[in-house]
Amino acid sequence: MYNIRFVEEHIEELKEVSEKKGLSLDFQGFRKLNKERKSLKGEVDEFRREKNKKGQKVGELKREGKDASSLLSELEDLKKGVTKKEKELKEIQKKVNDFISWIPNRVHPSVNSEPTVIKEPTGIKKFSFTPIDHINLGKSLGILDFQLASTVAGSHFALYKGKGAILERALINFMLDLHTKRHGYTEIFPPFLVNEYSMFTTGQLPKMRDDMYITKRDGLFLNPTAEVPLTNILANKILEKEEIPIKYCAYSACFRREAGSYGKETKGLLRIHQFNKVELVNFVHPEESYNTLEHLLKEALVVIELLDLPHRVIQLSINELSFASAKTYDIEVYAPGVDKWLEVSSISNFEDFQARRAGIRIKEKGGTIHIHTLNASGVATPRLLVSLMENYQTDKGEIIIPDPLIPYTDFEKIG
RNA sequence: GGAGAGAUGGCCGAGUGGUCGAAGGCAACCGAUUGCUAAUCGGUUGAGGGGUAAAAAGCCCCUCCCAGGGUUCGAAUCCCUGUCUCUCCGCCA
Repeated sequence: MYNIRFVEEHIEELKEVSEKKGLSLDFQGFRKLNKERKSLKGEVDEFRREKNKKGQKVGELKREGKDASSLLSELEDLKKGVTKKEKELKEIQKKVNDFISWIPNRVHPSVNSEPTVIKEPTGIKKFSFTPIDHINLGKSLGILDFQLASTVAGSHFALYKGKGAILERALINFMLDLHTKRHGYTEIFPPFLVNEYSMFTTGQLPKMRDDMYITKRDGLFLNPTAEVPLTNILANKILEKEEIPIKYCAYSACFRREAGSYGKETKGLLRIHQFNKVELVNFVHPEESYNTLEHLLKEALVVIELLDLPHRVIQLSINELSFASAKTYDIEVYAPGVDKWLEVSSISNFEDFQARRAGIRIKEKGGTIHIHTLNASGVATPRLLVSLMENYQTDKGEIIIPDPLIPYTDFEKIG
């Protein structure tokens, strides 16, 4: 979280970025509040000084066996007069902190006000027939069953069956192997439930609260992405310079309420409450983070390229950037059945925004500095599966398994 | 779930009511010295906030010894609650 002094000194800049990220925060109110805070702080400090001094004197008197009763009554009055102010100060301080917690990360200068195509559409396939969408495909092949999913859980859940379930599992294993064996990641199998603090440090809270599943009894959050547990592994750690970069990857189920998103692109697997994702998180030196961002994009792209799926890369515009991100690329795959570009990976540099909230630092000359964190989906399966099913379908309604996946599925086609 | 032990600065670790923001060690930094990347000696080194100052330095002050309450003129030290770690018992994948 931003330091209050920093906010004070960068009000205009922070206000601008907040607005661009779609948050209208009351910086004017903050100014006023902060002014109050300062004067109140002065008053309270002055009282405490007085109190400390007199309290010490009481000690001295008592040790000498002298009478301290007049001092004691003075102290009592002093205390009475100021408890209210102390309470006020506490309240203001809390308000100030709450306000600051809502200020989003700043944005890298290379981010535009419009989305930018980084990689033009590549590998679009020609069909000699009209491709069917994954919903009908999945139904006729008996590998996807949304009906059953809603019986068990509710709408906008998915249920994979038979070879569909195996294919899903194959994708996850394929990606994990790729990143651990080829890209040098340490694999983590994290808790899927995380505490409120973890959700705060990565920047999901306070903004995205309505989009979270929360367990009633224990107040735990179902993680919306493995980014949350992975990043928090190092929370409040001070690392040696030689320990970074650190590269963690993990599979996790991801849970999102998707509040308010009904109606748009919600068919079939396009937007569901629970999905699978392999996530990559890097912890790097601040000077390295933008090189790492490019590198992460490449690592995520390898998945798509090995599966030979049509795709493109977009650099997000300012207003599309998430709360915590300074710069983000999206990888989108094309799905000919639904005729849509689908986001399967988001690659972001958070700079020191998350590290600041989580207290992740390295030792540098003369003290410690916050490191930079980045993450990339590597990648999310539902839309990947959609693109795979729809691109690898035959005119007979079968699905051919791409070569790299066959060792994982043990079958070459479905249908 | 029950019983007990613990949580102190970058790290280790002392400290059971005042003069403790905290001994000591290590590490780091600065300097000195030694004919060589080591040794020795001296010094410095936590964070946040308020004030003063054009700003920086400096100076003054407040807060922070897991978190939140409480007792007390005064709490790192005593009491309560919570979190986490460790040990034992129970229960259970």
